[in-house]
Amino acid sequence: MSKEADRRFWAEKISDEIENRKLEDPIVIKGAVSPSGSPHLGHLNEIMRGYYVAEVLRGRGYSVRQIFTSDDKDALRKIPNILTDENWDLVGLGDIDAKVLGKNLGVPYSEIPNPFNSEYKSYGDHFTALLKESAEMAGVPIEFISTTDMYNEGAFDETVREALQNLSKVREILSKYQRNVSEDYIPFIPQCEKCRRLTTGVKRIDMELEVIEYECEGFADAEGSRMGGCGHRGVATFREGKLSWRFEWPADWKVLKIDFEPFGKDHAEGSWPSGQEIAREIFGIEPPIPMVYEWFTIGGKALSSSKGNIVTIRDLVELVEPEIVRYFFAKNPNKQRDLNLEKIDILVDEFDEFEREYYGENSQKISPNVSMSAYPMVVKNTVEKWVGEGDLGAFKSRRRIPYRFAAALGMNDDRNLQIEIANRRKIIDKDMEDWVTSLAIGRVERGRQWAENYQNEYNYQLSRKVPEIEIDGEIGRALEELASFVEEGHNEVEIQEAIYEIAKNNEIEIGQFFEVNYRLLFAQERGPRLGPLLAALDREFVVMRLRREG
RNA sequence: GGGCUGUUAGCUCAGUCAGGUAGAGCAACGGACUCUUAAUCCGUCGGCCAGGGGUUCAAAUCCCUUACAGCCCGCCA
Repeated sequence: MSKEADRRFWAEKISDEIENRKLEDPIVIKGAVSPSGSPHLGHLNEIMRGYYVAEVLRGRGYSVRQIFTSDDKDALRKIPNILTDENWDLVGLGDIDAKVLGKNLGVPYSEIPNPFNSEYKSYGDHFTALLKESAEMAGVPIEFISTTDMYNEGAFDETVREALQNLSKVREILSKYQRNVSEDYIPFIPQCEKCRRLTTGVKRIDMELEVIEYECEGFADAEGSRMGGCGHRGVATFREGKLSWRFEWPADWKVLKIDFEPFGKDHAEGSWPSGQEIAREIFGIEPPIPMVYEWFTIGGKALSSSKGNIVTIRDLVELVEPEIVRYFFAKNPNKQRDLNLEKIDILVDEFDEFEREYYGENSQKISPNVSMSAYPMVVKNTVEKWVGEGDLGAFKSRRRIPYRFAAALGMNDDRNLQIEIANRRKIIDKDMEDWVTSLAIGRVERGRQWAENYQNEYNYQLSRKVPEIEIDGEIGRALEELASFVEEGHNEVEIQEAIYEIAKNNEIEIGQFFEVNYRLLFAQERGPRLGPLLAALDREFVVMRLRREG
């Protein structure tokens, strides 16, 4: 078999592994994030990576349940500098009631009052809602579960019991993976009934009554400094507190019967190896099939909610179609990728090529097996939206306006004019079905947003007023000739030719003449191809502008 | 100090698992379309596949090693 024929979509390979296990129906795939702050594109890995595997398995006839735990029983351990409000706008601590956060360090996210104007009860619920919106924007149906609810419902009772019954084994296993596991290590963190903090200071465990006696001694913040507790002495049930992370994760696998879970590289060498052993030795289950994904960076630095170094899915869907967001997550998870929104046009080009490859419209095949397998999943929702579920044959007639050209088209917000220009350029046809035009033209607004956000060379905007430029005699005459020519009514080819002709006749360098025109229209030195533009724009406007009359 | 992952053209990436003549897009440069102006088409340039060593008839691919980047081995995800 040739090498090329064997290249496969990573989700297919992982699915093979999952399939090779004896599985009960349904196959359960999990992802998780703690709702600690602004959800960003890195978090979407927890949803998208599992999604592709889920879709592959569904395609093979399995029923798959994809779930996502919002780990909202985790404590707030650090106050983020930058947060995201209910409109996905970034806000600083000054814009919200930051005191609420300071007072609640150490308290589970699900119990911290919501400092935003959103409708949710808690800080945790606010960010869980944004995570849900992220999944929706990506078009992934996924079931959300609150870890707090799981504790409250007693879902973890059995695993807490198993962990506390086997303390010596727990300590033995953990010390293989962590240094300084103390002799009195307890894998359970009680929540102080008085100050509501997850705290240390366990005094006694009563396995008969299934309670933990504690004296609230405080907790460690994100920097590892100890924060004092309130000193309250109390008793916690197995539901009033939580397993420490290294045990909660494998407990999740048991309680939710997880078969597959993707996780970030931060877990790959820490909690995953210990989690496997804990799953087998303490909870008596086989751990899920793992998959490690690399992190994205921005400018080479890790995405960080607390530092505000983030790109959200909302930022991305402003610039590109949802299928391109999905495409991004279909790429090899092993590679660290830098998210450079200034160069998002390259990603779009890459997607367009990926799409052409699926339909056999490209000349050079790169990795056809990958596009054959991944493309239908990438565009699933898009196809459903425009032509009906699964009708990839009909969707083949879609058109994509090259992204940079779409950005240039955004110079005018008149949709009909955009269509007109794209038409003249033969990117779309007048007799195409409406959806084709809508899908294609939809890119213009996004490209426009891109040009505006990054103030790049595609940021053309027709100047409302006549820019102040000195025009000397020859150029003035040339402009007048051009104005008259346009006024007579000519097509784009004729106008384009006339520009050269007029420049020549007036002994002006052609480059200079173009530049003057662009300055008049955009107050910039360069611009889109002039003939088609002048032909497409409102004739009266063009004539007036060339005469510097308005 | 130990471990995991990555490093392929100026840029963005395929290709590495199962070794078989280094690929694409963009950029650049040249040309075509009566036309330096973001469309389209043709062409050119561009790489010791991070460096070194090994295995092999054959290595981007397997092994060892070095460098660089990120992460883990405290807490937390």
